[in-house]
Amino acid sequence: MFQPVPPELDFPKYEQAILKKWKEGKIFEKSLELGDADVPRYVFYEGPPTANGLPHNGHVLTRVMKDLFPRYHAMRGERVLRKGGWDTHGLPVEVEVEKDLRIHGKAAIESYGVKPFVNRCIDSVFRYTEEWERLTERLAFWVSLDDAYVTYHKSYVESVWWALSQLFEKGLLYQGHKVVWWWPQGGTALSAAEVGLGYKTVDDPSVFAVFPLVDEPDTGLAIWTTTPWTLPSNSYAAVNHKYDYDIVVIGDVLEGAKPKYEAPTVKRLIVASERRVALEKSMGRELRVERTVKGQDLVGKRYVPPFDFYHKQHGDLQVECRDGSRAHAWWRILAEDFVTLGTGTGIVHLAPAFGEDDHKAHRAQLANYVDPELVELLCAIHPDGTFTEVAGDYEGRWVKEADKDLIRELATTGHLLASELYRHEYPFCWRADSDPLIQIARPAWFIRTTAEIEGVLANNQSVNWLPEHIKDGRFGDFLNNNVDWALSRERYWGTPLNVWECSVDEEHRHAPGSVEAIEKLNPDAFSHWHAAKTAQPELNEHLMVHKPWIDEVVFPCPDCGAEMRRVTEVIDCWFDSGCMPFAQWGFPHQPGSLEKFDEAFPADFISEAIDQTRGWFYSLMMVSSLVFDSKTQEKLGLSQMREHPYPYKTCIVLGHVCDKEGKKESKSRGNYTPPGIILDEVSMEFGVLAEAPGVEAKAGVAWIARADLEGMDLKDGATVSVYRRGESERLALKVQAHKKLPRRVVVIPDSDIDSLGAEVVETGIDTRPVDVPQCPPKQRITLEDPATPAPGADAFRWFFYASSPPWNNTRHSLRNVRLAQKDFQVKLRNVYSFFCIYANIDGWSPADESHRGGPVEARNELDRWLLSELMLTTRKVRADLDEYQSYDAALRLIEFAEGLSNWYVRRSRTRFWASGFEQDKRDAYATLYEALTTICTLTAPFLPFFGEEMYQNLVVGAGAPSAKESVHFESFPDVRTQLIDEKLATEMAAVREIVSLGLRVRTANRLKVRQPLGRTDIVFNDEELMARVESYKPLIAEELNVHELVFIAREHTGGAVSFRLKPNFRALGPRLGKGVQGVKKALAKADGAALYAEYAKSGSIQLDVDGSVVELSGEEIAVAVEAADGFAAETGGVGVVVLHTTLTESLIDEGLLREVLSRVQACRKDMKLGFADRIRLSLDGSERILRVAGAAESHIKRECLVDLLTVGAELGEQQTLKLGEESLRLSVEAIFAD
RNA sequence: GGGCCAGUAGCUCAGUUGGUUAGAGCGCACGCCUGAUAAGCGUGAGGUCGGCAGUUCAAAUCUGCCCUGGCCCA
Repeated sequence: MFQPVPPELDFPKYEQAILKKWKEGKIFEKSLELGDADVPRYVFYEGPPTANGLPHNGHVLTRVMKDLFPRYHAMRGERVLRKGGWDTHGLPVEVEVEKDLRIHGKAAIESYGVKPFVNRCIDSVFRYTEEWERLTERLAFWVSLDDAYVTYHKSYVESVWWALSQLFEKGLLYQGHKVVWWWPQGGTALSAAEVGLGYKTVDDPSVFAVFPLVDEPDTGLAIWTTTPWTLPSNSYAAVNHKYDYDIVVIGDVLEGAKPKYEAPTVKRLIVASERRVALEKSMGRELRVERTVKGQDLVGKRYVPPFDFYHKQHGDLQVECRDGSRAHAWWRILAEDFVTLGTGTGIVHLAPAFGEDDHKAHRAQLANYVDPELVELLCAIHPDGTFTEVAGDYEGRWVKEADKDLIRELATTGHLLASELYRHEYPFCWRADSDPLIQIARPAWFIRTTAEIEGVLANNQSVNWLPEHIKDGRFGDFLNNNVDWALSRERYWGTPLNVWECSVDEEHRHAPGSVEAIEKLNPDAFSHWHAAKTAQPELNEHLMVHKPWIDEVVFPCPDCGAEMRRVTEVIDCWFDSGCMPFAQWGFPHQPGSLEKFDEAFPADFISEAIDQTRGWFYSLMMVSSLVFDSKTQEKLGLSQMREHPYPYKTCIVLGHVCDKEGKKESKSRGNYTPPGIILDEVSMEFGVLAEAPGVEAKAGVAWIARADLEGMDLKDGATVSVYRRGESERLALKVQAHKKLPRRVVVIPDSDIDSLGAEVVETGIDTRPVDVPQCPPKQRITLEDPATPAPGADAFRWFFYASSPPWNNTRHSLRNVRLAQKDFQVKLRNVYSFFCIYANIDGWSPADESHRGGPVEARNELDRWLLSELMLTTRKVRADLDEYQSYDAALRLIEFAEGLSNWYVRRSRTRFWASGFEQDKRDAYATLYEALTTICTLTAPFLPFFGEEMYQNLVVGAGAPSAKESVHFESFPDVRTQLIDEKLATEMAAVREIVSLGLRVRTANRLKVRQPLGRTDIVFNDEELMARVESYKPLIAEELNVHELVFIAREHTGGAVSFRLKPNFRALGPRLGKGVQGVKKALAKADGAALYAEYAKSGSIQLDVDGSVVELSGEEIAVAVEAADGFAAETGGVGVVVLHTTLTESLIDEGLLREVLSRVQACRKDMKLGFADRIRLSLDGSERILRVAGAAESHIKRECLVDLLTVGAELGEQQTLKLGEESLRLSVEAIFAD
């Protein structure tokens, strides 16, 4: 016996039961041990998530994709590595702790104390671990969390150190400057994300100034800036070599203009031709073009900066270049691509200390010099935002405040062309929003990635990127524009940079790769740590290698013996994650780590969202490329040399999860649905309101925003269960959308608020969606859909596999998830349920020898067709999964489920309810059973729960001899090519088309399928196909409910069809070119029948096209038959289906009988009788009914499981029905077995 | 502002090296079926292929510009 499939669709419930079973049976753990030690490895790397934020739908997508392929490969018999991992370092952790402590800024952290601060960081890292683990388990993402790597662990940190010391030894680690967004008052740099939070629209001074040329003091460069305070630190001017520049003479004041300033001391200006008019307008003076030059011609010219603080000292400094020439260090014109014509003058003032582009240009100059050290970075500003002593009178003044005076000085020295206010977006500190941020160059450590970029480019080329455009698009572009990796961060919580500097000569540097290496230099290096740990045993052991404890580690300089101290910085946490291929094993320090690394490098497969392109995808590739060059590989003693690609072979780049409007889900916008609404129950939390502007509470009604209503996939007026989390009181209210309500608030009557023990939310109508979970518990209530269970984890997974390719952005909503589920899982489940019902009725068992199906070649067409489709599906799904094309695989599975349900089961039903146990019935069971068991294995990597459920019932529970403990221990179905019959597939497709055409004719002519017809003609386009479909005649006749079916080749047709000849453009186009249009017209005008006759006779036709004769061969034309007017007929690709619609009296009788049977069956259904229950039936009615029913008594008894039939007498409760002209009275009584 | 991706029916997506009536599923409408039944099936209506130019005998497909959304970077 099979377990009957429950009628209600409560997938979360079934999935929980399976989760329990897996846990009890240790199924996941066992799956890791499957296969012998020498089977092929399949390596998956887990991109570590951070557990100090809550998981969202985007994480569901990643987990789901990461799970599919390892499952597939495990079922292919490979040993799959699925080690979990957690990313634990970095600014976000610090920010969270700052929030908790209600402090902000480095000064505040220092005064709070770095030790307790870092202690809190390490505690906060796993704040939401429980939620993450729950989600991971709930989605059936099989990953080993027990031995997950953790980036702050000592062994991990030491691996990172090892990598850095390798880079240090190779000369790839160096100190330089990096331009950052800086908060001067707070003394800290801000991350890009923080900067993005603080943009405000402000009016800044916008200044046009002039830089006179050295060689032509009468001529000056017109430049433009919105940060006058950077002018004292000016180092270069930049033009774009492609643009035209005008040399203009400063003329008279323009009519109506009133220039604020005197004309400058220079007579001529240089300005980009396209910006001349704008400058003219700003200056209010005529600028007459004297001549025009290319930007390229200006490059190299020297100028005098407007402030001479640096110039008076260094004005003539020259340096030696690598090519042997000499160059002036500063104040000359460069060519830079970032110079644009959107604003300004087309000439940009560069202050490398205060701009990213400026600094990049500066570094490019330095790279030309023999001794770059000779050229310092000009910076007249302290990190606190005040001028240094270099700036003379300005010393000590705050930059923004000094702007006015600087402008005034420019005016008095004749350097000012114009000044005005400029409105733009400018970033401010997001915590102290009156403090503007400035860009400033800070000392920083870099990895010289540019030195090895060629190798990385080659590595990239060999990666299998999905989608492919990432390779030469986003990722390739990023690599092509590679700049050195700014590694260091002036923060607290991160892997400490393992560079120690000598206190006597800071050129003496050392980068030890482990604690052991440090202790070799100084056995007592960590004694302070051990003392601290003894005094405070609860200190996390891993803090040993973290700030501030690590800062106290000193050792003697190997070069001179003086004391060495560590630099203060920590490193970019992206470098941590980039080290995971080896750091996850603690390689090379941990015992056994070499073997483990050797076995799992590189990864076969990784996958993350597209924003990781410059994140993890980059850091992984860069770190491995730099660390594991062939020399190093040799030294390490790996079992074999790794060629590109490494550290990953295939990378699926995922799109983002958006709402159903295609907008990115965001918590603040409130268009965010927590995963629970899909996985567990359809419910949402709301802030409580008793009224809102324009919204009055109404008894029995809960008003919410339409977006929320749709978010829960509810219709207006649906009943919802309303309650407070954790309280038992529940109300049933009708939910209604209200236009005037924002998301995540609900308006209910006061009385309901009282009975729930709730209260109105403090923040009222302004409550933001993101605030609701933080509101006091009494101020929020939950609305739950009590009628419809959530779709569950399999549905969520399937949605991501089947709704679009994973690299597309996904439009996610409960409704869309349900639709996708209905399309496949529910359809499949119905078939599965159908099978269980009848197999149980018949007692069919896969373990019973006598129930076996016959040889496949002896089974009927439907069986052979289904098994062939099954194998074609298996073949396609395997090929797709091998190529990581999950979406294509899902589409093929859907197609199979469709054919299985819509065609195979529908056409085979009578075979299952035939009496007895003939071979045909055994074949039907065997075929359907085989299809279901194969499909459940095929589906298992996609729908691990449902696959398991079917498997447990159909295979394990039924005692099938080869049953495994779990479907996930099965091997992925093989393609049995002998079952594939492509011809059969074409034939069946033709049959299905013919049936479809026939039904279309019936619909068009209002002929119910229940009414039998006498005859149907089918005119075939293809005579060969006609012959092959001959054997399906009974099937077609039954499906169309006609007595006689006549197949006709198109040559022998009568008047019901006409012929149409069309050009085959693909063949004709190349031969005739323009002529094809003429042929098209001529063919359309010509007499189809005559042309066809000619074609049928000679295989080609002569066509008169505008007076000349064109010969068209058979390949150059396509012939089709079409239904002629006036016939009940429809046309399709196979040909034409013609129905003979005349109804004879006996046909009408037959139709009536089927009506009667139908009504009786409807009665059985109304009475909720079981499929095998017997009944007592009496029929009465008009004369014709009595005659028809009387003549078919035994037929009725058999079809409707009637034990006692009375025609023409009344019995018990009866109902009267109208059947067209006729009337029918019937009564049905169940007969219960004693 | 720059780069990349996407834009095809109400929704989700297909659409081969350009080939002439642009497809599928869902939803919707109408109908069918009634031994899978809070299921199943059929038919139909829905499209200026984001817009505008261009190349071509022929453009959803190739080119250019623009618009919208997403991401990354300024």
